[in-house]
Amino acid sequence: MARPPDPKRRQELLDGAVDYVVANGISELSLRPLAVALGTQAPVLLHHFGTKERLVEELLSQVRDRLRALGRSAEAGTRRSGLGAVWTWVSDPAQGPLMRLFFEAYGLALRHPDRYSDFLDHAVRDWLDEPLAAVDDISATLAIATVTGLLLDLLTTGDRLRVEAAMERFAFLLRWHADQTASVPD
Amino acid sequence: MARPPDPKRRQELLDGAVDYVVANGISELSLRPLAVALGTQAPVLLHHFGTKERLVEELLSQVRDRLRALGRSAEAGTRRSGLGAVWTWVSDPAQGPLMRLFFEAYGLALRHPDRYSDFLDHAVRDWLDEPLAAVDDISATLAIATVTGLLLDLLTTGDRLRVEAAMERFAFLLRWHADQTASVPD
DNA sequence: TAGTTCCTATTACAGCTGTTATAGTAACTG
DNA sequence: CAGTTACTATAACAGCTGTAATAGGAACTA
Repeated sequence: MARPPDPKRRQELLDGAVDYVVANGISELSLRPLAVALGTQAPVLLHHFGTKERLVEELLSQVRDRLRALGRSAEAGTRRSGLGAVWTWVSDPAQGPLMRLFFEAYGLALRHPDRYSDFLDHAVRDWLDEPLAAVDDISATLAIATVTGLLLDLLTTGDRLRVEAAMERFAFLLRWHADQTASVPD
Repeated sequence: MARPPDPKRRQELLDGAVDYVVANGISELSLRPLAVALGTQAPVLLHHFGTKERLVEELLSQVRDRLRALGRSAEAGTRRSGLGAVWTWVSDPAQGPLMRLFFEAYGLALRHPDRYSDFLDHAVRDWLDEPLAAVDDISATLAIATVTGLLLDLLTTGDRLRVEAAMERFAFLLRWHADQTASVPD
């Protein structure tokens, strides 16, 4: 036989595409401008990824990986509680484009659940299982929702003072609740 | 002069377009299919609304009106607290398409703040000012975020049991906090 | 009734979309 | 070296996009 496939090239294109999508969004993604930004042509992308839909799938999967990786590194880098650590990196202005992409994809996925089923399956679960795993599922659910909602508010209004005050109040309430249930077992 | 403009026709088209967008989404809206669904042609829509961009603007404004109207009617129809009332109608499966559209538009607006500035300006404010106006801005911010986040979770996972348990826990925490600050004035 | 304006319908345009076909070149294997 | 395969590049396709131009008919005013 002959020339084996070069996995590096594919990954290179994929990484570049993720960067492009983080910067330019995914709802209006078009192959030709993407290809130009990557220094190639649209047919090359199709040769490597088969179809646009499959490329988008892979992109979202990569985005998911980036989010989880960031979550883990932030968790390890700080001494704060899970909630505080998550909020710190999630609300970091540097992560703005990535979080915006997250919500953009979220909106699309809710509209086309069949197309983005993979994204929907993990959008909540990834947080429930790892960085925000609280004592129980209920508190974890509440924590995820609050972080998500406050982040949405922050990205929308930019009113960091008000949003972070709400975040601190929530952390306070949650801590009180944990103490309460701990001191009265059963 | 001659034949005066007929405002009914325009409103008729606009209402129909809102229904269409609630059902089919707005991120991939196209004039021709929309026109067919309304029993007209694309140029007619452009004649009435000038350009697609302006039509979309008006659509989102109408969506905003529908959300606020629903909020008010639900508030009046139940005897529950602001938080509980809002959650009741917002999580009603019948409002699913409308809420999905809300999040879809939210994602687009975050990506193109210039295009959807009007939507962004009111997305949080509408809730802060009216249906969820709590004792203070901080609690209101927290309540909005939690409702938003839990709704997102519900639409994503469909796990009503877990989500509503979290909602009740949040209401409990908030009530306790209100009592606490009331009994210790200053 | 004459004149003017609104509304609708048809046709057409240039530009973009994802995708396919074709061909050429480079890199590896036996 | 010969043969096969991976990758790239060019051109072209049918279909869709928002929008403009044009013309016909309907409804109102003076």
